[in-house]
Amino acid sequence: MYIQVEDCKLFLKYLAMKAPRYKVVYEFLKKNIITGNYVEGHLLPSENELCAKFEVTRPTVRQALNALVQEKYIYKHRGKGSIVANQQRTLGLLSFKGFTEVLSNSEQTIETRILESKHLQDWPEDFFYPIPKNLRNSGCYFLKRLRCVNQEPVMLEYTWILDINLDGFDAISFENNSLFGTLASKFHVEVTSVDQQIKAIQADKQQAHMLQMEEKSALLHIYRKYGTSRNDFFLFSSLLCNTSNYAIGNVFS
Amino acid sequence: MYIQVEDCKLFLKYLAMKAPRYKVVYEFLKKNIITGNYVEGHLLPSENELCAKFEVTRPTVRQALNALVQEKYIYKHRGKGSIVANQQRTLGLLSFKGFTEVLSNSEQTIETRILESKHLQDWPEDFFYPIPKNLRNSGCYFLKRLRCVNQEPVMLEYTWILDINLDGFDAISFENNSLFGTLASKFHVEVTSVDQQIKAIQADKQQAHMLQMEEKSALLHIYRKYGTSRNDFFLFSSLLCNTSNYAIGNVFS
DNA sequence: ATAAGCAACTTGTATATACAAGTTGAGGAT
DNA sequence: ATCCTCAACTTGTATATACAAGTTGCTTAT
Repeated sequence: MYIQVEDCKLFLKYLAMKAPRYKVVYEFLKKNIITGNYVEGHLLPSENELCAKFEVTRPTVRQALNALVQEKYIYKHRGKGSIVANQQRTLGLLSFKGFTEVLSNSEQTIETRILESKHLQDWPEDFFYPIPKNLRNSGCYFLKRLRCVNQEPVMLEYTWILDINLDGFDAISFENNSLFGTLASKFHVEVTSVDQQIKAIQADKQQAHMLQMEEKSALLHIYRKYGTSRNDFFLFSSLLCNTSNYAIGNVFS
Repeated sequence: MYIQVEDCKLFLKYLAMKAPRYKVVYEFLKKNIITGNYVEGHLLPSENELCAKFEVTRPTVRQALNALVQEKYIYKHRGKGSIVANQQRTLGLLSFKGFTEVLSNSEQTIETRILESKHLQDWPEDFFYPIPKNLRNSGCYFLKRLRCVNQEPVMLEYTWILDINLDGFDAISFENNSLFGTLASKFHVEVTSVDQQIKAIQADKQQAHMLQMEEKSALLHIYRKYGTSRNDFFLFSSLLCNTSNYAIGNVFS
């Protein structure tokens, strides 16, 4: 029932980066859950064992574990320990992580097709989120992608990125990289929040064609405003999901 | 910008109940956010101020604040403070709270119509969530409700409650009370988690009729398993939402 | 008038210690 | 063989202290 801790390479990697210690522990544990080293339903090492292993105090370990609890990787049981939760086999898009990051953890074959490369344009007239006048003048970058799981188109994604003249932003294409990941690594901008609304709509002719379903089929429409670590920088997205074979789901506790 | 702390009655109430101190702080702050004493977009008292006010240490205050952050009542900004988040004008059902509790905070007129009163039955054969054999024999209570906002039917809700012979459970009707609230107050059972999946489906004849929409219109179908403070007690629900006028939404950060 | 520096404040991270409540398994009694 | 007790373990709650990083407003220099 007790699983041996393996592979400290990630541990050392993050130490070198001077990450907060609780994040080192968190990433290590998360990685081992995702790779299957920690088996669903089984106990993680106890808090005290992790303290000894990572040479940190218990509140630090607890902060790491609480982050895993929040993301539903584990649940805790007083007196027993921390147990690896069952992993969901869904797109899990109710969290604010971008599509690439969520699915990079899954065993499914994913593909992103760029339907319209990032280009500068005006804000749409009837935009789903009110754009203040002062931001409207800046224009926005627009990006249109089709997301496929196991060669099946499951999501049409429209993305609007406020244009705030980030150095070098014009030259980034996002063809091979995650939008959120690129913002973080190249521009040091983290996506920190999402405000989202969900509706069920009927697929119009174009949407049905792109998602290979019948016209007027039911689509999940998720529209989002992402906040970032910069107060002057927002992104918006409109996601149209074919949920015939892939539900959208998560766990709250 | 700085809001005065008011009304310590709730504070004293929970102290009398010997609740964990962080929960006292949490409930106090939450209540004041919900009632509007702490205004959206404005700062809460700082952590140190709250420490002085409640005579607790900072980690205790932080635990309360972190719970509020998790539930999106506030967000935190290093150097600035804790800010009351914008409250959503939607059904907000992506959290695990029951319908009654969510909407009790809103200005809209809500109504629940009981379509089928709670009654004991067998588990459905094709249930959306696998019911283990040993639980199957217990049977379940079934409840069917129609939720209306401003007289408009917006949600069909089917609820299945595992029958574990809770004393007095038979006699409870839920006609005028929240299911979750009743479980908490009468049976000391808290709903602690939800595992949910969302799809878009086409309304069949019955669903369309109940929700006053055209057959084959797009419906949001949310199906959930609720975990509770008792390891042997679960509830399930299937929600069919007409999102024409009321989106489902929330904020993550 | 504007910019820079800095003190006082804010939240974020971390160590250290202590006690409470729940779990588990071993040992002893029946 | 079964049941009870209890020690050793688990996580939950809390205090106390310290330093780091970001924010804000005031003061001083240009």
